[in-house]
Formats: sequence, structure tokens, C-alpha cells
Amino acid sequence: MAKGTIRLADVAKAAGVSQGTASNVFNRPEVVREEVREHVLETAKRLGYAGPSLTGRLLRAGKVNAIGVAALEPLAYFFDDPWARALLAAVSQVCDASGTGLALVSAKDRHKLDWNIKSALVDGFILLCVEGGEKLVQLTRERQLPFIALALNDDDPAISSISVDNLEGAAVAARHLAELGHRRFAVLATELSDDHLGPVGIGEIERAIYSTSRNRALGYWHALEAFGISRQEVPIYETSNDKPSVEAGLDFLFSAPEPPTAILAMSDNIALLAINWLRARSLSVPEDVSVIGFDGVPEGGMVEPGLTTMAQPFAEIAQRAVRAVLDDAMPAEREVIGVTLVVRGSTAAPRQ
Amino acid sequence: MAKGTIRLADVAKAAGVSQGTASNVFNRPEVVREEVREHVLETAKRLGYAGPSLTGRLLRAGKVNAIGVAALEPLAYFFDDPWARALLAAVSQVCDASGTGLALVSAKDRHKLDWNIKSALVDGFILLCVEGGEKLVQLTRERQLPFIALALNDDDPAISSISVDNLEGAAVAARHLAELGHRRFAVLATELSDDHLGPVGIGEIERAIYSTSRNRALGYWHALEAFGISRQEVPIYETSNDKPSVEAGLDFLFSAPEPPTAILAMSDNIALLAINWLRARSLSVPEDVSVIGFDGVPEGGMVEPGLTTMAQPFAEIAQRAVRAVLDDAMPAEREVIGVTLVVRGSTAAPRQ
DNA sequence: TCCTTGCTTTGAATCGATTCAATATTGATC
DNA sequence: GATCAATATTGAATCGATTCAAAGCAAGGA
Repeated sequence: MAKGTIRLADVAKAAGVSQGTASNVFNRPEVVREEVREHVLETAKRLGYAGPSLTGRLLRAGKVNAIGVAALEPLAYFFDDPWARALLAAVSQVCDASGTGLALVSAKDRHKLDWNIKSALVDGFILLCVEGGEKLVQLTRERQLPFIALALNDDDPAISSISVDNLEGAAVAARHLAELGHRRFAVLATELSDDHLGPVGIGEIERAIYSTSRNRALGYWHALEAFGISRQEVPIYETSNDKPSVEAGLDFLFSAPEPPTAILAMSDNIALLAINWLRARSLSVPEDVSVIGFDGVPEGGMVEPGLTTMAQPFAEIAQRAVRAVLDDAMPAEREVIGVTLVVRGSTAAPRQ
Repeated sequence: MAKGTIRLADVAKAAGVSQGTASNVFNRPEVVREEVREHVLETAKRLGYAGPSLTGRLLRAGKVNAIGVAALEPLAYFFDDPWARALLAAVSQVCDASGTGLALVSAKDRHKLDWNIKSALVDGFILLCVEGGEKLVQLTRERQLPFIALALNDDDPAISSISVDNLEGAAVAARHLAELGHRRFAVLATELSDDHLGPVGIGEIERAIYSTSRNRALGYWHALEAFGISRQEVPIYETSNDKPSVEAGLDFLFSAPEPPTAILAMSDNIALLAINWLRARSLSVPEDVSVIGFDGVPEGGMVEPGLTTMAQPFAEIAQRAVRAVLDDAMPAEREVIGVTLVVRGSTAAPRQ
């Protein structure tokens, strides 16, 4: 099965037509006389021609018809992290519909990622700025291709980005629980700053470098204060969105003299881990403890009890992001999209 | 940010060097005098040159340095199905290490997939033959690129493929439970044939078109018969590997007069769903019912109790597949890899 | 017969880089 | 200052297609 050394030119010559005609047979068949077309096609088959080489074609066209999704994370991140997964599922949906290819571009190592971004055959990038967003943006800039940043922790209006309304979303989440009657809250946070885990104070929140997490915290506070709950009363524990740190956080929070009846988790991932932990301690959800997540990943609907959460409109985000990249039509600077409360079984009024 | 109309030739001219030298500056910098190199680099920056265009480069090189993973499934399948996810995570690991790009090529619609395969910019394909494997192989053949089929339900030795030893793996799983003392078994099967769900008889198993499922069933039978348990005694329920059909299967199996104490699930996905269902019915795992899965997806290790399963060596499979595709070195026809029993908390001796 | 019109086909230019044999330059040595 | 080896640079060919202005051709009308 020697890889075809047969070129379009060979087919053209063998069929006794010009290269231009041969090209048309494959690209605009309607323009060439049926008789000729069939003859060329037949010749091509006889020669074992594999069809116009993509590289030759795209060199001419200048378009790859594919977009890259990039993150400063190990490649497996795309398949492990629920949020990334949900987002990618949505993106692939959109790509599918528009016949656009999807390439995964990622590396935990900055230098490697740089190389990967430089050598990805794509027309543009969607950046998952979970971590090191600015670096990612910077790396991508050099490539001089359209790109759009998702969940970027940076307010630079020169970078086109789409993110969700963390402030308002968090407020709605906290309000939901407060209205159910909860008064003792605790927050399990996603990363606020690099290289830190554990309980965090008020000042640290305000100075947190990751604005996604910061805004969620501020949203919680804002809503709770309307119910007379001061921010001092709400312990916040910073996790790295994985099992060990979330469990450490729960150990910490539930060793307090008055453990919380309501947990505000900054991601569904954290919330799901928390529910597992609580269950293993025979604390029932939602009877003993209510848990609310953030993101709206599909897994939240598949566990028992279902996870109450603030759902991101993944489909819409994906739609806009892909369009923006493909049309090189950066949206009006920073776009902020709302999230909606989805009430399932993991939240209820506290016990009497 | 007008996309660079600046070519290497422009940079070369502006810097007053030949195009060859300019090319060397980017590709073999050590060969050009430092002074010149810096000058060229500087000129490039001044002009806003985005670096050598990939299309031009690859046209020359003939290599894309990327592989495609294809499946006859909706694109989101790669992110939803635990098995696909685990496999892709492993593949991306390998790609990462060798600096190879990864493109996802998929569509539920055969015609669309055809087009996607035709236009994917890759050096070869890894085929996930969960469904419609032959079609997938056929489509890919036309592209005349190296490919390797994973989990192919077809014994055609002309197609290079890698699969796991389903027969032996299933036997080990059943033996494990039988040795613990179980005598009442039930099987929750993955698809045996198209368009069928529900309880299946012995003859149907033997005639099943999907050899993966068939061999697992045969493996179970084989091992159990050594313990004096005939195949007639073991109910088999065919699911489509999703929540509704698995739950229907459990409803069916546990409405029997003597419900099973051990469940043989043909995928971890099924096993995990089963554990959830049992728990919701307050049947404890493993005290009331033992459950064993198949695949060894990471999720199995993250739930409580951990899932006992037959683990596929994803890393090894990925490694071999990627190498085979990249080197165009098809392995010795069909490769079959063993699976290993991983005992966790979901299996134990039955209650007295 | 000549001209028009509409449809096919041709052939050369082009896309943006890499490659390599040939040539130019440099430095060291006698 | 001449020679030689080592190192740098050049320039043209090449990869495999697409594109489009121009040319060819057949049919119909004047």
C-alpha cells in the first residue's frame, strides 16, 4: 500500500487532459463535460489516486477549516475535567454542524504549548483560560490568528473574550439557599491564586488574582449580606478543584463547632466530590447539608440526588466562540453571559 | 490585526538576504551567522512576520505531524463516553510526548463522516470501532493513509487492529466472583446486535454480530461452567450502555424470584450505573450485591466503593496505536492485549 | 459564410515555504 | 600573499494543488 506518489498532474496526463480540467473534475464537477469527467475519474481510480492532496489544496486556499482549542494543561485535561468536557462537547457540536475540524492543542509545559500552538494547523483558537490565561493569550497572539478567550481572568478589553456572569450567578446561588432558610454557610472555592490551598481570609479574596473565583466569592457575600449574614461568618476554603484538596476542605469545615448546613461550591466538580464525601460520612444530602454547584455539567443531572447548580449556557458560549473565530469577527470586546439556576435534589430547607 | 500578508520572501528581501538564509534562520538557526540571524529576526519582528507558514512548510515536508481519532459517533461521544475518554486521554498523553497533534474526526452521519475523514489534516487515523467498524475502515481506506482499528468487531486479518482479550478477561472476572462464593449471577451486556435491547437467549449470544460483547459473554459462561453454573442459569440483559436501558435491565433482573448476588457488567459505565441504581434501592454494594465492570476507566477508582473491574492497559494500547500510525508500521495483523483484574470495593463474598 | 453566444478546456501563474548543489567568504597557515 | 579548509550564503527547483484569462469549439441566427 505504498502511499500514493500519484499527483493530480499524473492523472491529468494519463487521462490526456490538462491539469486544470483534472482539478475541476474533483472540485467543480458540474463544469466539465460528463464524458470527460468520467474518463478522468476512471483514470484516477485505475492509477490509485487518493484524491486531491489536502496540503496542496490548502496551500492555495489558505484556509484549513479547523479550529484549535487550547489550554495550558496536560492534554488529558480535556477529557478529565467536567467543565472542559462539557464545553468541548458543545464546541464539537457546533463544529460538526458547520463542517469544521477540531484540534486539541495543549500542554502543561509552557514551552511545549508554545510549540504546539505555533504548529497547529488551524484557522483560529478557542482558549480555555482556566490557568495561566495571560500566557496563553500571549502565546496565541504571536500566531496572528483570530482567537477568543473563555473564562479569562483578565479585564483587558483588547482581548476578545467570553465569560459568564460570575458575580450575579454566585449571588443567585447563595440567595437560593438563604431563601430556603439556611444561615450557616461555607464556601469551597476554586483557585484564587497560585500555589495556595486552605482556608482564606477576607483580604485574600479581595486580592485574589483569579477573577473568576474572586467574583464568585464576592457574589456569595453580596447576596448573603442581604440576609444579614456577614462575610466574617462564612468560612472559605480554597481547593485546587480535585479530590484531595476538596476532602481536606470538608475535613476542615466540618470540624468547626457549628458546621455549615449549606455548601457553596464554586464548581460542580467540587460539589460532586463534596456530596460523595458527605455521603461517606453518613450526612445526607439535602436533609443534613445542602450543596449547590456552579457550571451545570451534565454529570450533575446523572447522580442521585441531582445537583442544584448555576448552569452555564454551554451551547450558546460554544456557538458564539466558534463563530467569532471562524468569521474573525471578534465580539464586542468582552462578552458576559448570564447563568441560570437549575434546582435539583441537592438543596432543600435545613432541618429544624 | 490584518492577517499577515508578510511572507518569508518579504522578510528576506527587507533584511537583504536570500530566501534560503531566511528560511535557515527559522529552521536551522545554528547554521547562520549570529549577526545575520539577529538581523533577520529583527527585521521579521519589525515587519510583523508571524513565522513560517505551516501550510507552506508542510506542503514541502509532506507531513502534518498530527493524527486523527475517528469514530462513527456524534463528536460529543469523545467527551461523554468513559471508555472513549480514557482511551483518548492515553492517546493524548502519547501524542504529547512525541509532539504530535491530535484531531478529532467524527460524525454520527456516515456521509458527513466520510467528508470529515477525507478532509482531516492528519498523517493517519486511529479508529474507534465501537459501532459500524467496517464502514469506518472502508471510509478510511480510501484516504490511503495508515490507520489502526481499535476494538474492531471483525476478524479480517488484512485490517491491522488492536483489541483486548475479551474472552479471557471476562472469564477472569466471572471466576473472581465465583471464587468469592457467588452462585447467582446476572449479566448486563453491551450491544450484541443493532436495534435490540432487553433479555437475550443463548442462541442470540452465539449469533451476536458484535464480537466484543459476544466474546465477553462466552468468557463469562466458560468460567462459570467450571463452577457448575450452566449458561441457562445466568440471565443476560442487553443494554445500550446508557442509563435508561441499564436501569430497565436492573428492574428486570431484580424482579426475578431469586435475584442475583453478583452482576457481571460488560462495561464500567454499566457497572457504575448499576451501583447507583442498587444504592438508590438501598441494596448495599458489595454486601448485598457484588458488581464487576470491564474497561478500567478512571471513574471506577473515584467512587465509593471503588469498582472492581478488568482493566484495559490504555497507556499501552495508545502507545502501540500511535506508533503504528506514525511509523506506518502496521503491527503483525491483529494484536490482542490482555486485561488485568483490579479488585476494589465493589466485590466481596455474598452474605451467608 | 460570418458572427455571436455559451459552454469546455487549456496553460501558466500562484500559494509559501524548504532544500541542496554551487558559490562566496572567512580565517589560519605557510 | 597564496592556498586550503571550514563555514555562510545564494538561487533556483520543488512540493501539489487551484485559479482565471484566454482560446477552442459547436450550434444558431443573420
